[in-house]
Amino acid sequence: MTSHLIRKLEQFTKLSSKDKHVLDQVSTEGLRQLGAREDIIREGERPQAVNLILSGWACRYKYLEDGRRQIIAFFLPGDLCDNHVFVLREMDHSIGTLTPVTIAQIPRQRIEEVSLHHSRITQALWWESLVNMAIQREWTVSLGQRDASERLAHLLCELFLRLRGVGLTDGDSCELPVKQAELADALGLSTVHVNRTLQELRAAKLIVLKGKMLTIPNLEALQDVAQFSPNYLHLDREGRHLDAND
Amino acid sequence: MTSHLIRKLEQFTKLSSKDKHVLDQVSTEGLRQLGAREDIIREGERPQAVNLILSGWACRYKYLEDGRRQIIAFFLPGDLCDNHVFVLREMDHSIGTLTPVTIAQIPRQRIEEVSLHHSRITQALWWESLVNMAIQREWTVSLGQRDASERLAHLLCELFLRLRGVGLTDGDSCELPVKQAELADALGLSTVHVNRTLQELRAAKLIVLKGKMLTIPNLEALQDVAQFSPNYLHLDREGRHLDAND
DNA sequence: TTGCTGCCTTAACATACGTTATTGTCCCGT
DNA sequence: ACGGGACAATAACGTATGTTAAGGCAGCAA
Repeated sequence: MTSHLIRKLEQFTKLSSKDKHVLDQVSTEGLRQLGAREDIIREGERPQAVNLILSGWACRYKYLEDGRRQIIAFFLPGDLCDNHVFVLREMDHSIGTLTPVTIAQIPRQRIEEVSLHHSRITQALWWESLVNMAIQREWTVSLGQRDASERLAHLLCELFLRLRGVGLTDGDSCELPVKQAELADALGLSTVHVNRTLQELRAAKLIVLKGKMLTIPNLEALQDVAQFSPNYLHLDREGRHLDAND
Repeated sequence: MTSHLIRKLEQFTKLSSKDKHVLDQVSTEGLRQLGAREDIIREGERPQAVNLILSGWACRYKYLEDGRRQIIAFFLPGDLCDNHVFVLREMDHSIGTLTPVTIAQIPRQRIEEVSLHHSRITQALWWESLVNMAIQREWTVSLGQRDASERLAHLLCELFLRLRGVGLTDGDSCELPVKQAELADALGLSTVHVNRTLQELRAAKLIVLKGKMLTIPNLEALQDVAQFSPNYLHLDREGRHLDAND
């Protein structure tokens, strides 16, 4: 079940079987199960461990005093919530589930141990951190410059590619287990306008969305309307990383 | 002249004189001077070094194909542009100056050397990375949920506090050496609307802005209109960090 | 079956913000 | 002292998106 994390990291670098074993190990300890719409950790609390999502979807979010909410990031299976957070004294935002979720809570000490002895994993975790930062930056670009349909299309492309990276797509389809209200909170739009925009993408045959199942019949076309360029996901593995002994 | 970086890091932890010496050292090598509105590094290029801003303002930005531009982050004196970028093969965005700038280019090897031998610096650099990520998240919140005046007020609060953290404020004033067009690109607004919104804040006596000089007569009041909470800057230094030998 | 309840859909209307355009002001070079 | 260029300030008008409200459909409990 770490397989998602391993699969993700192997987009960046080849891991030795020892590396994989360590990762498997880490993700069987400290298991925690949550239902849908529960908080994993809340703003103001002290971060104790790094949370690894084994299954289900979660999100980072923040409320303003008057109740407006922004979803700041989506967490998918294989995602780590904030490597090294424990440097900070308290959380400045909350993390909550969107669906039922299983996580592995990796204690600080365990992380330090691993990064001391497994430089390839350390390197790969750096890569995953940097990609997450790039995703956050791209959200800034979307919210600042893209209009509703571009923004929605962009998000769907991002999620699809991230899911494909951990083996959770099936051809041109994947699950999208979130409500329109949650999409709205992530996109900085109203639910009404998210609905309108979904209809628009449907009418243009760019997406098929029935229940929780999303199909993107022509990914290139969807990328085009979003001005989506996958470079920021840094999925190009280089030759220089292929020398692990397996 | 590293003093800005040192001063910033000391908001998080006390540094030994040895630590400070190392940081001073690092920031006198690889100096580079740039004029206003020049690029430090461009999207697509391979990152070679970590850039430390010694003086002047810069920004991270990204253009869409059709010419829209989003400023993703501001860099102030004492800021490091992307510790560990060199894990990635190419830049997914550009970094450019807003004013004349002096930077120190710190080669990869130097960073690794320092973080190997000076754990307190390593720790402090982690803190600075995490704060930068928090700032990026807060921009997501602003762009997604805050209206024009809240957004502008929030940005001004952020910049003022960051400048204060590196000793670049004078009472309730600081420099704001950016054009309204640049504020617009950062805030996801048009220049016309930025202008309107500045007038609004001026009329409400929340800011005084003459030339490149910003004064915030009542920081609390400005924070209130922005729903600004400084917790995300993580400026609360803890007792546990006070044990360095100086 | 019935009737909730949660979510999606659609419509009519309101508004914050964008666009285009003009004028004003300061600074700098000659 | 003059003219040009860059930037700031305003005005008139257009539009993307928000708000409020109502109806529809599926799933679930009794």
